[in-house]
Amino acid sequence: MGKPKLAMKKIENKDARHVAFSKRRQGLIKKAYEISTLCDVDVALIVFSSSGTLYTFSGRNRVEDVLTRFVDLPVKEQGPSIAIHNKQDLLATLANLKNEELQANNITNSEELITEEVSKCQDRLETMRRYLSFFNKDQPINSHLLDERRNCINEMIWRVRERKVNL
Amino acid sequence: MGKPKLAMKKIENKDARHVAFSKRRQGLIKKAYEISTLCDVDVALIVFSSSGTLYTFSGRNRVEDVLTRFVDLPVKEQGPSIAIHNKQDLLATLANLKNEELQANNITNSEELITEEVSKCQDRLETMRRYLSFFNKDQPINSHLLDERRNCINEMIWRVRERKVNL
DNA sequence: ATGACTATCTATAAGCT
DNA sequence: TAGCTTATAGATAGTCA
Repeated sequence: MGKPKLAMKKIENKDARHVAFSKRRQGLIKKAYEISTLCDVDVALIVFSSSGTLYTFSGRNRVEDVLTRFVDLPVKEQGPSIAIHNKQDLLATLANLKNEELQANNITNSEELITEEVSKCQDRLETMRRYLSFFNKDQPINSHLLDERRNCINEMIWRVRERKVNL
Repeated sequence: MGKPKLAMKKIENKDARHVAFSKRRQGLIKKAYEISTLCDVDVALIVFSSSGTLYTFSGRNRVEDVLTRFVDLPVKEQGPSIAIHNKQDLLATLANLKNEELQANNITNSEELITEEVSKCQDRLETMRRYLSFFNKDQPINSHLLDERRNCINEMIWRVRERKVNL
């Protein structure tokens, strides 16, 4: 009875898996509701059951609004100043910027322009980092990152063991 | 001490709200990870912090794939209060997101795909970094990177803890 | 599937450092 | 700013109806 510790892997028994899905889906949506209410943030949650049934939740705004916000973030950018998809675009944008600088007589305006652009790029950098860290999480990745991560994990395992011994 | 019952409304104290967001975000992502693993289902979770920072999670498949699956559903099945109005835009953008990875090479398996994606994102990151440093050599990129690394480590710590509990 | 029950496990608000 | 601890509220696996 009660709740034994559950191994974090797919529940093989079909019935048990479906019951768990039903319960945990409710719990997950409740948690999503709570964080969006308590912390006043946008949340969109999409869950497909194994049979393909869709369950969604969003707080504050509708799901599609949050998705649009998400989709717009990494690639599209409203406003004429930037549209960076790859190096070539970036270089072109950079060249345009420099031209604008050279053509402009008013230094202050150029600085404002650059400041704004830098700010936008920083936002994208942050998004990229999140995106990268997401893919780094559970997926096979290139060997350099793998090595770095393995070292990190080994170090922590060592520390946890040490701590465990201390207890 | 302990945990008094919390009113289900926006936490007015800013610091407390941010702390709650940070904690609950981790908890929510963990729950999403658990249901996707235990029940073997597609989950996509998108959270925007109040400052606009994006956090995402998805199990099994990538966020874009789950979103595409969602957007591509017949309107009837998208749920009661949901209707994608700019479906074409969303699909096109999601396809672009995917094509960016597929374009470069003939990618056949998911491992290659992910490796390619990571490498591409890293490429962009590096370009962005250079771009930023070109305009602004003293940007606090290091502290941002530190933050990212800390997040990564925190994530691994709870996994190691979980693993420790299993032993 | 859906709904209690209940024993445990988990999440987390405050407090503390 | 940030962790770490602690005590309690909340989530849930197994079970039965």
